[in-house]
Amino acid sequence: MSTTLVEIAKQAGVSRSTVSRVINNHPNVDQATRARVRLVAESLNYQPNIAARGLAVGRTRILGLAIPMVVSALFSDPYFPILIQGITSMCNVMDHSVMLWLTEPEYERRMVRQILGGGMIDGVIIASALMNDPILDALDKRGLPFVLIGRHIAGDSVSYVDVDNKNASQEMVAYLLRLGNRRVATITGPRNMGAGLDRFEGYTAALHDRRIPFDPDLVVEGDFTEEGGYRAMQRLLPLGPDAVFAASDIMAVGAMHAIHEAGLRVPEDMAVTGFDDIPLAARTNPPLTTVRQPIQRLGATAAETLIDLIDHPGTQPHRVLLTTELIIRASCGAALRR
Amino acid sequence: MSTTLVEIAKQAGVSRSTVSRVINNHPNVDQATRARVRLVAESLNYQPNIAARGLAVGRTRILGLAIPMVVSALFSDPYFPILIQGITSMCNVMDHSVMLWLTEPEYERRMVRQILGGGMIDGVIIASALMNDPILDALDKRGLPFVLIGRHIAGDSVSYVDVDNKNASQEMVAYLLRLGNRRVATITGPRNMGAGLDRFEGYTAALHDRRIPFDPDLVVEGDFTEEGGYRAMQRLLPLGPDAVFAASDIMAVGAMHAIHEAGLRVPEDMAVTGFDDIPLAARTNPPLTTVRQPIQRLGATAAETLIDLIDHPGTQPHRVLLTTELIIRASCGAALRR
DNA sequence: TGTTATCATGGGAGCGTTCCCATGGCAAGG
DNA sequence: CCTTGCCATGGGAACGCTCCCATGATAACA
Repeated sequence: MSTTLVEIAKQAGVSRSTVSRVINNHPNVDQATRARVRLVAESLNYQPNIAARGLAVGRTRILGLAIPMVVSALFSDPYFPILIQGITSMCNVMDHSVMLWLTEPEYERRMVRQILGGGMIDGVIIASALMNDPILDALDKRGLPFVLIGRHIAGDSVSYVDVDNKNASQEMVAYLLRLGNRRVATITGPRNMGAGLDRFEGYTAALHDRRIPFDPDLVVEGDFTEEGGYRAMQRLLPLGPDAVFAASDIMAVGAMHAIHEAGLRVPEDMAVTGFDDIPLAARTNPPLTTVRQPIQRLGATAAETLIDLIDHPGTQPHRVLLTTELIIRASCGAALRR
Repeated sequence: MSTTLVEIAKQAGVSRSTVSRVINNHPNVDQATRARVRLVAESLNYQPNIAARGLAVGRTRILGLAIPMVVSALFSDPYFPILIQGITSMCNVMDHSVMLWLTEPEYERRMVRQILGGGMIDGVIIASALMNDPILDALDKRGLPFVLIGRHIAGDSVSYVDVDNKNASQEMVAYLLRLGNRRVATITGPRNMGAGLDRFEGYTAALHDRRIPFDPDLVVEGDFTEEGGYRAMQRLLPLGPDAVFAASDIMAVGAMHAIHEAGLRVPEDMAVTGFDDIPLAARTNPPLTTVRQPIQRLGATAAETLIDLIDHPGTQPHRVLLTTELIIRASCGAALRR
């Protein structure tokens, strides 16, 4: 099995404590001793036992990452993989590890207990929590540090990392209006998710700015899947919008399918814009105008924030908004105007 | 913080040991005592400390999952999310947890040590290991149970779960040939990955079966990304193939872009087939003929196999091949023949 | 009724760490 | 030369749990 501290100690001719000091870079160890211990540890390929250390010190350097499986978009949208990559990347830098939970409803109870009670993780990142997710209360009561990815309705008391969804959407829709579109429809995300809600609010705000009456028929709720975007667009087509703002690229792709299937052209007959700027967005036909959000940085920042929260307990909740960028491509018809 | 065994013991008026017996469902505990302890534990929301248990019993019920980040396809291909979902799903059923490592080259050394030495995980699933991945030797030497997803060249000594890539590809290409195509090209995966190699071998085997001479010019190596498929197809187009077998759906999508861009039609001018049957495959234009592999079951089986290996140390390596299914859609021109 | 087996329960030891305190050596200062 | 204090080092205790053995009570049997 694994080598232990005592083994190293024996071979280096020192005590357990001294080895521990060397491993943890404590001062007050003789240079020669330090070198000798290092050598032995290296040669035996020593690696401290995380469980034991965790027990002793009450800190495991493991972060939990919980992704609600109700987000069925997990499969079709590269959002989550990129997010995960950002998180693990930062964890590597900060010398932490990641424990992953995809919370299926039927195991939710068990998982919540495990996450909260196991004493295995120092804190947890919750990706795309629903507004009313019961885990949030439990987390709060338990005192376990946590960070949300995506704003929460109880915004002030919890830490979260998000992009400025409302503002970005508002800009996107304002841009569509400036291009001369009159009937701008939207395919929203689920309204019980922060991103879904905020992007929708950006849409209404943009209309309001221009004194354009809000038409509820031009709003269809999607679910962040391509299929959902496709079906939503089918419902919108008979109403004759001249532009549609989809709350995610993958839904925009679905919408474009529906539009093409109806024999219409993008952007000549219908401008389409998305949100996320996933890699695919640059390669659709026509390429998709969208909002770029720094997904990877979002994950990295969440991890960084959580670690900071763990290191400094009792500080104020951290609220971070990352900026987005409008990516103008052909699908919105910007080129046609020239 | 978290409640401990002793706390429960105190409140229930029994000893630490008895509580432990109740929690672990050992026999030889009085019914009444058992009930009383259960009640107290429930009311205090007790959850055993995994680190402590792991220390004591030498088993954490945590599985490691390592995905090499060199697989850049992680971002565009839903393969990994679905795989992960299969793994976590089975872990839920089997009451295990998952620790995730996306192994970036620059942290490889640290990670390998952590995975091997930490004593934190009972075993590890390696997804899409490269043929010569150094971690495999280390794993073997260390004696930590592990399961590969994707066949390894040292096939007999290690456990793996895979689909029968060679056979499936052979069938797919044989089908293309039966449809009357004469110059069938292929876009392979990286040749240092099992899936890349096996699917290519299936291609050559199918040609061989039909006594069709192998033309190395009709083989271009891709990297399992859409971009890679696109570029590979651009290189193939001047050679005038009448069909192309891409080793993944996402590369097939890229290839179709290149074909359309060149003003050719699928399947009239060029038959295209993929591999994986990702959700997108049914919704491309035209819908993609492909090989369905049970990605989720692949992950679930890997987890199940690993847990079995952990439970019964010293048994033979497990080698599992899951079956695939040919999904005939429009992109191969099957309909044209009627 | 005496002997033995069975069962419910308690307490010690140990898993591999870290932290704290004790110890002894040695240099600095008076 | 003696005191003070720093520094390198060692060992005990604790983290929360499981396992093993001991104990006493009760049941089973002769």
